[in-house]
Amino acid sequence: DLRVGDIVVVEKGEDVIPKVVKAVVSRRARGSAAPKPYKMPTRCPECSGSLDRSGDEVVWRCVNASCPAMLSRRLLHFASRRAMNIEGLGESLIAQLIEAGLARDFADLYNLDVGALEQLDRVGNKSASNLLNELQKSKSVEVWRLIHGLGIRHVGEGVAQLLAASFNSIDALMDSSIKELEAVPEIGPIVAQAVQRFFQDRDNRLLIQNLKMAGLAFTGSIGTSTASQKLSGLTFVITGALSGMTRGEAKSAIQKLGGKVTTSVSRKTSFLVAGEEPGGNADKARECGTSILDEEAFRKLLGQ
DNA sequence: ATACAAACCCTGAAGCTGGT
DNA sequence: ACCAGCTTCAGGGTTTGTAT
Repeated sequence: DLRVGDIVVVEKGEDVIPKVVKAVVSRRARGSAAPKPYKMPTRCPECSGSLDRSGDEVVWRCVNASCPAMLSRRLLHFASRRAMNIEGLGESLIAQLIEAGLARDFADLYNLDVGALEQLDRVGNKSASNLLNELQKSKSVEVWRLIHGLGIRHVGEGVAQLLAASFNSIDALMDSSIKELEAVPEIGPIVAQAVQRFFQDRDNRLLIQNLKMAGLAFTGSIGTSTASQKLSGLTFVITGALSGMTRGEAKSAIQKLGGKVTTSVSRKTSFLVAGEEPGGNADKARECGTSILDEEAFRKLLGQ
């Protein structure tokens, strides 16, 4: 039986049974009486594939490689701003591309053309050419974005950057041993195993091959910039909205100067950069005695 | 007007590290 | 070997911006 708090997901996110889980979540949000238990499915309702639960996790995953629900979430993640940064490729467009058989994996995206795109709902000439332009741009993004976009378990933005910085090429990463992976700081046995498993899979290796053929550059390392490293050793957390820049821009500005950016305040945090309407991190910062910078002070620190 | 996508915050789960 | 503290990952909800 599925109860409140139980989560049923496929790779990188989406619920295998979105409707049921959403119902559970909204009941919890409304704080209403005890929800009635739902029957736990034994097959993925989207594709009837097998479900897998590893270890003690209350998390089930569809293990069917061609499950459309999984494919949809993987494509969405691949295109997202923090991965390949393909603007304009969202949920509904992806659903249509899968439906039309135009996107069976990441590499297929690079074979799209204006004609095919214009056949889709709510896609005109403008959005079609915008998207093609974005896809073209994404061919030369930094390697870590691709590593992140692949959707390997436990490999998000941060770990992808570590991996890109530690291995010279995607080929070196693909052929790395568990030992080599664990030698990277902050990577332990579980993450190392997830990475190795992914790259040992035949289909995944083929996918990388296809992406290379589609014209992805796989170059541009994380950027050991020649700029000064004056923030080296300092840890920042950004909260609230900044007026002159997005949080992403603020983050990369800090990283360029050798600083580290994390998401929650602890005693190890050097500075909290607080914009408009800061969240709970601001309270935590006062508690921990962390120095708080407003946007103006932050810009001064950056030397802007 | 409507549909879709982006940006943002918050939060829970789980992995990693270092101290005991 | 175990635990505490810290960090990352990733989902949910809301608000804002843009194309049809």
